[in-house]
Amino acid sequence: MTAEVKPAPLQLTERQEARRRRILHASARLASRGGFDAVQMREVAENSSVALGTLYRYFPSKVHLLVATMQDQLQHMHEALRKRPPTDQDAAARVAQTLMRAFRALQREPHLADAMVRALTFADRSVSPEVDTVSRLTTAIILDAMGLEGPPTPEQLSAVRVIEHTWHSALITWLSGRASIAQVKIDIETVCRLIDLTAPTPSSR
Amino acid sequence: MTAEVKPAPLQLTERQEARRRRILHASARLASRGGFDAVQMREVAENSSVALGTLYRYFPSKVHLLVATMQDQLQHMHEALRKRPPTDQDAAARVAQTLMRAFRALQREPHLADAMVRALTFADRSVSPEVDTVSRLTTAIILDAMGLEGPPTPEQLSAVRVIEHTWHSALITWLSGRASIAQVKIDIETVCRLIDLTAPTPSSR
DNA sequence: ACCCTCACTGGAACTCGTTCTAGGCTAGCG
DNA sequence: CGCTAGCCTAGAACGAGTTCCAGTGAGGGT
Repeated sequence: MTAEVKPAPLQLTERQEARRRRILHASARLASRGGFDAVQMREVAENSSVALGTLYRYFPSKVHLLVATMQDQLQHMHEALRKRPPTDQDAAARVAQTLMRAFRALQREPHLADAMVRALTFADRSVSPEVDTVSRLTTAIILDAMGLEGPPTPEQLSAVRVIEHTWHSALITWLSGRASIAQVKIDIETVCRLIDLTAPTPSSR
Repeated sequence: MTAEVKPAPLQLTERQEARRRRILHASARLASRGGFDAVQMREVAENSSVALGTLYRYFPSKVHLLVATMQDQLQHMHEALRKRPPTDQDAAARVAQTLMRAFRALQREPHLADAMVRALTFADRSVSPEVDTVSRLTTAIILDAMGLEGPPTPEQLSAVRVIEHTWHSALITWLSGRASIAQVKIDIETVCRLIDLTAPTPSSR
């Protein structure tokens, strides 16, 4: 009945690591073409030279696969952003700048963005751990941009969560054509004001 | 000509209106039981004594159906909220209070909430008009809670959008078990500070 | 060398959203 | 009345995600 799903080998062999990469690559490529719908499990399997069953051993569902794809992409983005950190004086401005930069990166592959974000918000409890990882990555990016010295206060963490919420949701409204880029920009800037509000760093502590 | 999709009869007969109600009712009932997955089109059709094809004539997809269900529920909630408007002195607090009240209402039927919200964020362009309606309803609720006198400024509208983003996204994280209610409350309260921040009201600042 | 385990393969099978078809019913109109 | 348009019904059919199964092969332990 309740099949005890293998907890996925913690240590992958080289061949397995290669398979995993091929799968993620195929997933991203298909997603770039036609978004969520274009990522068809059979096709991902074929394109990565892996049997369908194997694909499901690596990623137990399409949503898992796409969320993992997002993790992958976020890693890259995080590194790219690290290399050219925002320069603005103001923390809020730095965060807004960073997010808009990320936004423009996603704009270049709107279908891929669509697939990943849709998967992310469609994910149910069974994907929580993976979604959480994505969330932590996003948090890390924002905290980096804030460039604060000490550890963030609970207040700041809440502000960061709100910014993340806004970021995801704004992305969705843009992807589904219900908001313009200008509007997204304004909303991002609006929400980033919370940073100044929760951290007038210069004197306290 | 191009795709000849019936634009849905603008004026429904009484029997048709009754059918529509039955469908929405069945949809909500099934959703309350088991969330998104439990809303199966065949079953909705059976439970509302309507042929599958007819169901699809009324709601062209499962997502359309669930978004319409959400419209319906939001209407009710809006009315309920109107009857007992929040009392707090502070606009931000009133909005936070209202949203938490709505939140607790959704808590009572977490599966239903899950189904509706998942549908909402999963919706693609073809559902934009309906999603937009839901968005407008939510906006109306928030603006009501703000209780402002004149028309809202663009700044305020942006703040309201951000609050909506946060609301949806926080709801999702709670539904997928990645955030506690306490956390949602904090985040809602955090984002509501934007209201005071953008308000041209004759108070401080 | 031999065997055993276990991941991988190819493909069938099942579910559920969605579409399509053929026929029946109703309402309005001559 | 009888006719014509639509709307509705029952049910088959199709597509994509997911599961299952029998067989194969390669690495590790003996």
